[in-house]
Amino acid sequence: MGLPVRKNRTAPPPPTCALGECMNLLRPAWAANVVWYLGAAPRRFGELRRDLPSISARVLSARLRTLESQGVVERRAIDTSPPTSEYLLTDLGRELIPALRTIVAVGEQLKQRPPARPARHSR
Amino acid sequence: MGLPVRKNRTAPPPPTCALGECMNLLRPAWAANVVWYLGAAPRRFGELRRDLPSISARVLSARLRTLESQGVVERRAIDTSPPTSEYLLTDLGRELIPALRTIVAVGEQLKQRPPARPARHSR
DNA sequence: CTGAATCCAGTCGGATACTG
DNA sequence: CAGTATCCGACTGGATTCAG
Repeated sequence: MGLPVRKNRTAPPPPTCALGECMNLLRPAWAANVVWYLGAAPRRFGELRRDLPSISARVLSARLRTLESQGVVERRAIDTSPPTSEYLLTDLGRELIPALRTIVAVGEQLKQRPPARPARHSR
Repeated sequence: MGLPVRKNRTAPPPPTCALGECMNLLRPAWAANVVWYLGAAPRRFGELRRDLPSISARVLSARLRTLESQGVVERRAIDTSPPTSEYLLTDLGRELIPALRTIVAVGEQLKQRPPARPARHSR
């Protein structure tokens, strides 16, 4: 995972900047959406599946585990019958919400823009 | 491009939310970095290549064209000899900078965190 | 319900070579 | 310098199946 790395690099690897660190978390499909929905309220696995109608269980599971391992999401096993679990953002994870809010705002404008022209050069 | 779409969906497609719209722009490799560097100052193609030491010309070119087509980046041909060009953020593109700043802040903390444990469940 | 495992098609992006 | 074209391996993520 992570930014693709050149194999035949003749120069030392670039100083992995902090922007890439965090984008690596948000890049995979649905990752940002999962954080976004967890920002609204703690949620269980099945709830997230309904929030994100077309996500597959495999991917949701993978996202949650990665986000958890990075300290963005916390999982709480609830000892009921049958056993359930819920996920919530950590303090670190909550820091992402304002950023995502801004990104949503840009997204809104993108949706209302004239259809994107191809933008070719020097033809 | 865009979020993967299920083929065998029995329910109507989810309302493509604005978060996904914008993340689609930032998701491809180096895209956020390109915006970030352009936020600091207008830059030429070659300058960006030096800013992002391990990006390939092919990918940089592709990112710039996509960002331009979406109205986030503007290209200005400078009629010198030899002809050069420079890229800069549009007003819309500049809206992303505060968001990226927040993301960088989270990235800083991620770098200083204890090494991510695998996080497997119910073993 | 909450996941994990397997399979596999489609995409992404690096390497390389070439043009104006 | 500022890109574009082609080739191709690696990775992503959907579908499906199975388990606790």
